[in-house]
Amino acid sequence: MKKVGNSSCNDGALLRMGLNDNKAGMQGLDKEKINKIIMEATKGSRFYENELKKDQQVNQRIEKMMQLKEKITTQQLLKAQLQVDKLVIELEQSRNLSSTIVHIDMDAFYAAVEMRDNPELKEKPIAVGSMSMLVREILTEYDPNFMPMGLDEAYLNITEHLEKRLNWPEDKRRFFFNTERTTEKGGYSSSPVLFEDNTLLMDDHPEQRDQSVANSVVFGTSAEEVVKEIRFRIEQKTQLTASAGIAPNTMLAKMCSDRNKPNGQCRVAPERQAVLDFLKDLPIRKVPGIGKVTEKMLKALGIVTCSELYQQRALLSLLFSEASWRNFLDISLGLGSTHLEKDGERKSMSTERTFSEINTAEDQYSLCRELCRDLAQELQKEGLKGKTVTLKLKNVNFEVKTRASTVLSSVSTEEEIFAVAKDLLGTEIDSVAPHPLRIRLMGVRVSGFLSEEEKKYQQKSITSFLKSGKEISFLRLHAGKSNPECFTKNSEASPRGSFFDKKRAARQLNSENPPNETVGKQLFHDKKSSAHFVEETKKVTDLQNSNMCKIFTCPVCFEEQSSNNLEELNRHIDECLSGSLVKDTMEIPKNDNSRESTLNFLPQIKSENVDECQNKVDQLAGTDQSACTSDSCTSSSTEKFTQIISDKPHRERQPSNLSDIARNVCMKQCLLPKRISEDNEDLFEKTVHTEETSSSCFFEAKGDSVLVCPVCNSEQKTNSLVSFNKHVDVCLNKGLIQELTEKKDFPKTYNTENSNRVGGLIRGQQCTNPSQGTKRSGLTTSQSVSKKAKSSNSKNTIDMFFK
DNA sequence: GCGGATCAC
DNA sequence: TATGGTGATCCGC
Repeated sequence: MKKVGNSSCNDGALLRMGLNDNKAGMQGLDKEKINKIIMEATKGSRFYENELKKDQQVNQRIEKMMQLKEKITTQQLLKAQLQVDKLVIELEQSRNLSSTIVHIDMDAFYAAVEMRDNPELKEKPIAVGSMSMLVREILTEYDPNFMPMGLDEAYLNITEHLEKRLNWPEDKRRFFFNTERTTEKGGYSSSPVLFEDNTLLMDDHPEQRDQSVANSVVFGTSAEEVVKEIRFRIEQKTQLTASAGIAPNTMLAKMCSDRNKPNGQCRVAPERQAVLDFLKDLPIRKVPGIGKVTEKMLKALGIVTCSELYQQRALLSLLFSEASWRNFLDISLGLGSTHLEKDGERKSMSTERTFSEINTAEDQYSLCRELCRDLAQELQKEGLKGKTVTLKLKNVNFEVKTRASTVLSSVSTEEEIFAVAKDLLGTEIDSVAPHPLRIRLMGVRVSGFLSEEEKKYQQKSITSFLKSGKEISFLRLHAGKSNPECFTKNSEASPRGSFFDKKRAARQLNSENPPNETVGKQLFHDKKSSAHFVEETKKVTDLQNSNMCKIFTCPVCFEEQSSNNLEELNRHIDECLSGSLVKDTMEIPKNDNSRESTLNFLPQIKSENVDECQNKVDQLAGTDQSACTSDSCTSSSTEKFTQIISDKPHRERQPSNLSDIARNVCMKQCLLPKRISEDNEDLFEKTVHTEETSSSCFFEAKGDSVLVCPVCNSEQKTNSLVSFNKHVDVCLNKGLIQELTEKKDFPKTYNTENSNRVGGLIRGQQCTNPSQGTKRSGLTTSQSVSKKAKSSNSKNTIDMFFK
């Protein structure tokens, strides 16, 4: 009785694997083939091992349950019996047999569609679609509120239809065979048997087929007839057969539709005894909601059929949770929903993808962003914003992990979702460091949607304003863990790279691993920086984001400064600025305060400009300032920002209208407008081109409007800060090139140099992970990954073939 | 609220 | 044979 743990299962697995090895060895294949086979076997076993593991977990649950069962006394059981039976009486009293529920189930839907869609049949005019299409076209006539369940199933409540139908004349219940299809297109001559009782019409009067009446069928008024009619019409419409169940509630209807599959129907009469008879020997596994695990657990208790479920009701009430045993009781009594509840509001939305192993943080972050992008798109289609972001990961051993984070303000855009997801991902990457995180699936989910009521209170935020067409990237403060901004970015906005971007990218090539870093970490860094570098040189990025790490990176020497001491940081930066590296190539604009010059070089907004900028943006966005509430999150992160980049004495900050965005990222991040790309030029001009210039305009525009490039020292004949910035960037790039070439071969083109340096690393990467060979372009969407998975599948197929 | 797990389709 | 993607729910913590 107690022998639940199943060791023979494990033996079986080992046997299987051993056999594979034997096979491989005996065929004397060359090394490559053997390796492939081993790979396959390992892959298979990983999955299988995980299945075994899960199975063992279930066994443990069963073990626990059985131990609990052993402790149950007769007394307890009797008491439970009394209580449960009291409930049974109540349930019986509330039993409702007055509804007629129909469950329609398309037979072998996918296979059938595929068959039907094969080239040979392709020319046929067939309306294929989901149940919701048959909604519209057929099912609504029987129940305007019918409930589609996926593509191939639907519930209908035909109670009302039956009443009306009683008075219908025959003509209203007459339906015609679709002869058009068979005659006009010629191909579809052999009409399949539609249902059991149509032989009379089909066989006895073939000569009258073309006459309309003979070419039709009249259905009766009973529930069975209605369902036959529905199935008839579905088949005429789609050429696909359907099975159906008729019963007083949804659960019974569903189980019933399964009984005469395929192309059949079945009814449970609306009588208590009929219901109980139907259930008597029905395996519990047939019950919707009882899956593999529950089946196994109940089987351990000797419960296989629904009547046994009823017999053991007292015991079950002691072993399972209230919700569970109550459900069991409903099942065993044949009780279920007698009306079709309208689909409630969606509770979550997610997207996930399976792929061949991805083990570099770089790829993982960019995949994560891609998922966020896809998800954001879908969310916005439905106008949904959620407060909880969940990251799902499945490692190469098929172990699934979910990590969730709930933020104070709801998220819906790619940036907002990614801001949360990337942290979750970063934590997971860090948690296995120095080993790489080896995953085969990643998913992102958003849940905790705002109710309609809550949506009303959503103030029009800078986010929505910007999202309406003018996307600006923002600076972020985030914890000093793996920094996704170092290698992922919003690839759609592709602005040009600034000096700092490129400088950082270049620096990363040589950087940053202390000698004691492990091999794994080293690998990771190399990859991230190499790939990053490639992208950096091509597009403008949001890399400045990463300047806001708690681990502060000096924008001049690009060394990480872990100190939070502002004085120290600024001193360091000043030293750098006055040092050799920069002073040779550029003139530092001097203000009355050297600190100010430091700030001017940061690709960030000066703290005192934040509100100014923000106000202007808000004004443009028509933001209701009064609706803006002070938010501790906002102000605290803003304070951090202030402390890091400015030595201004801390002042009490007015609650600014950063509110929405800042709340979105909650305490972890602070979002501020960053350097604005050309794409946003007009916005830029409107919002920041003022006498109090933001440092997002790289260098200050002087009052006299004469712009002098601090690099080449020449006057620039432009009033546009954007144009000016372009020029400065170009100048700075020259400096970078010089540095990269170690001041040799200055004329050497940037790209050439670049590709030389990156090439080796990329090759190294490909060596490590061949599947990563083709890089996604920024615009590539899910398909690319799907393709990846597919190609690996086809590889497997080929391997199988060679086996 | 989080994370693992189960289930359906 | 190996094992997808999306959404919901439950349970224990």
